[in-house]
Amino acid sequence: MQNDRTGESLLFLTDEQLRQGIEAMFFAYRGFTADPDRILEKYNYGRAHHRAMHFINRVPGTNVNNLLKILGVTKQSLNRVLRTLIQDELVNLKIGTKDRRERHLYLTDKGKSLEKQLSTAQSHRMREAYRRVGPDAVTGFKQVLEAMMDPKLQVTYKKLRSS
Amino acid sequence: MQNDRTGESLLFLTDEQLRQGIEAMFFAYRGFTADPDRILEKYNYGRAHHRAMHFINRVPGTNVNNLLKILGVTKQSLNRVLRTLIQDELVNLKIGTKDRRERHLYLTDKGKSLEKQLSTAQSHRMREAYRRVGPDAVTGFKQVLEAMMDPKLQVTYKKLRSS
DNA sequence: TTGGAATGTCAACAAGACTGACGTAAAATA
DNA sequence: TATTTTACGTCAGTCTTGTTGACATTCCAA
Repeated sequence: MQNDRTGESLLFLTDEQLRQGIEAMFFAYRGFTADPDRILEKYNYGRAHHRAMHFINRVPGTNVNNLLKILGVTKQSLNRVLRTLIQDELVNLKIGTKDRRERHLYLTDKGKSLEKQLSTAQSHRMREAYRRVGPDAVTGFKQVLEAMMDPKLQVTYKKLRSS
Repeated sequence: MQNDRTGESLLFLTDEQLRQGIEAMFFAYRGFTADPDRILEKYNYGRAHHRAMHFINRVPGTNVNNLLKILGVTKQSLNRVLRTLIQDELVNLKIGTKDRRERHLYLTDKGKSLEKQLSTAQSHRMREAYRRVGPDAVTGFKQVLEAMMDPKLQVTYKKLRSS
């Protein structure tokens, strides 16, 4: 049994298979971002704004540090994005009640509306892909992606799932 | 049968499922690029250099226009990258014999060596992920990714596979 | 022989990442 | 209470990688 498993793996993990996976990731990621990108352009925002809004929506009331860990960028980089989102009234800041150093982030109604627009566009492509390939393939898809993450991000990912 | 399929889909394609997919793509892509990025940094190259080298290795002798289509950037952007790769003797230019306007691109031995280093690092993570989840999951993984691509890139992807 | 295609290059610009340094307020701790 | 640490913001400067626009060269093909 163990031997069968190993043999099977050796057979199926060819360089060609791996290279295909690499290229599939590359091309698919382009598709993954294409639809939101088109919408963002109209509002003069970029992917960075989208990512921030996505996770503020996902974890309402998150503080800045937590968001930084999720996004994996520097505070200077995030700050530039947050500043415009707050100016444009897509994001709201609330000073923490327990710890008043903390800023808690929320989407405003306007922010929720744009986030919805973006996630709808992005989900639409994913929904179509899921529909075409069926539930089993989707399970495999998520399993591989999860296994490819850095361990810390895998934890972050799982936490988001259970929230 | 058709109804079962539909019901199944409606049940499993929840917003939560879709959002998980989006986040999985985001986090996994970070892992996907992390290892090559670390190597590239040592040589003062970026992801753009890696991508160019990957596809020149994959399609030896490709002309610039073809590479542009695959990479989806402007010629000015690609040119900047190619210039440094040629200067550093990682890539070779050969003027086309049939059409002398065309430049055909090849990796030098030095280029092949770096490309190997990068793809080994990137493949290693993917191999581990594949091994952990098994062949069926990998099949699903690729099916979903392929279904997420823009139609034109899907064609490009398939062409690369059969080359 | 001339139009258009393939390619290269110059200049200017923008997004989005980075580092480093510094400031302020508030909480934690010695 | 005094000091240190934490959370956050900001200024300044740099880098990569993308963009547009303009222009030159080469050379195939009608």
